[in-house]
Amino acid sequence: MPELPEVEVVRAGLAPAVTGATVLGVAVWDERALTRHAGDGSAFEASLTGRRIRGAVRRGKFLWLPLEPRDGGGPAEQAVVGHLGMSGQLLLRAPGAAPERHERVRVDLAHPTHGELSVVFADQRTFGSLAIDDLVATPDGAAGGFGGDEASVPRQVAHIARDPLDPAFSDAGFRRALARKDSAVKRVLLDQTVVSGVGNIYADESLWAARIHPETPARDLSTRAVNRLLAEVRHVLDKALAEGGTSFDAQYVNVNGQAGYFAHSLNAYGRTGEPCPRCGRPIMRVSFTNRSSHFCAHCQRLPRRPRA
DNA sequence: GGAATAACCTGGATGC
DNA sequence: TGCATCCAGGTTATTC
Repeated sequence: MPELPEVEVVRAGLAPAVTGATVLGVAVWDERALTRHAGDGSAFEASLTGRRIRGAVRRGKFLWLPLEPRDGGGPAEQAVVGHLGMSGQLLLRAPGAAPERHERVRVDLAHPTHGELSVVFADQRTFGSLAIDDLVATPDGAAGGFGGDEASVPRQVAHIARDPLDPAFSDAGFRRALARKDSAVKRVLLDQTVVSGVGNIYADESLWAARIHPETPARDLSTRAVNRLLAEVRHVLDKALAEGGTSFDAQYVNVNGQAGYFAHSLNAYGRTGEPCPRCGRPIMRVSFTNRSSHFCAHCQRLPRRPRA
């Protein structure tokens, strides 16, 4: 499932292909891919055709392509915002390439050095989406996301927290947020308004590495435990990024359609019943808010709460 | 206002 | 073989 490393692999693949390119044409095959767009498919096509793309930027699991203003000068005012959802793919294809299975949108580009190419948005489960959105200034004045210099983010991404790999991410702010939450720490890790980019897979992996039970109330964690957790989140995300992301099936691929290798490095997620790589006891799987948590009940003990 | 839950969606796996 | 059911999970709207 596309989490931060997978989205970053896609962003890094798109950036050299789309930066400086001009949109020749847009084809929307399925308007369900535009659920975050204010208008219909025709409006999306009209708004994007003829525009020049300035780059590819990412915050957490959102990525966007800032668009040059129609008059050509000044900071970008709009961007194409993308979210891959559960099964979205952004693929680079030659002009006129055969339609992909589950293709929803195709954008034809002319690049000054690479020539013509197409960006295909394919999505099996249609949880992903594309939209054209206004850019708004970041409250802290720092760059909006990874891969761009401009201090702006799409309006629909403004409520999303920075991710742990962002230089402007506030460790102190993260500690304060956890100290205020009585929810399970895993739920807080998945809350994109607290910390972005972490999904079910990397939440389970980070908690396993930090030896923290996923249902530990966030506010019960010591400062040392929170720091350890944050360090493990960063380590897991960095390692997954280096290995090209996690692919269990054809759901996640890079812009060239290739799978990542991090699934081979997982210690807890998807390893129900297998021995914990640390202690040898079986990895447990429990139901957790309509999904699953994987952890080692021996290494990740649920601390007793002090009596009130 | 914070926290929890349902709904959205498709296709593979499983059971009968 | 065919059909029904379950499961995967990111985000958001709704409910408590």
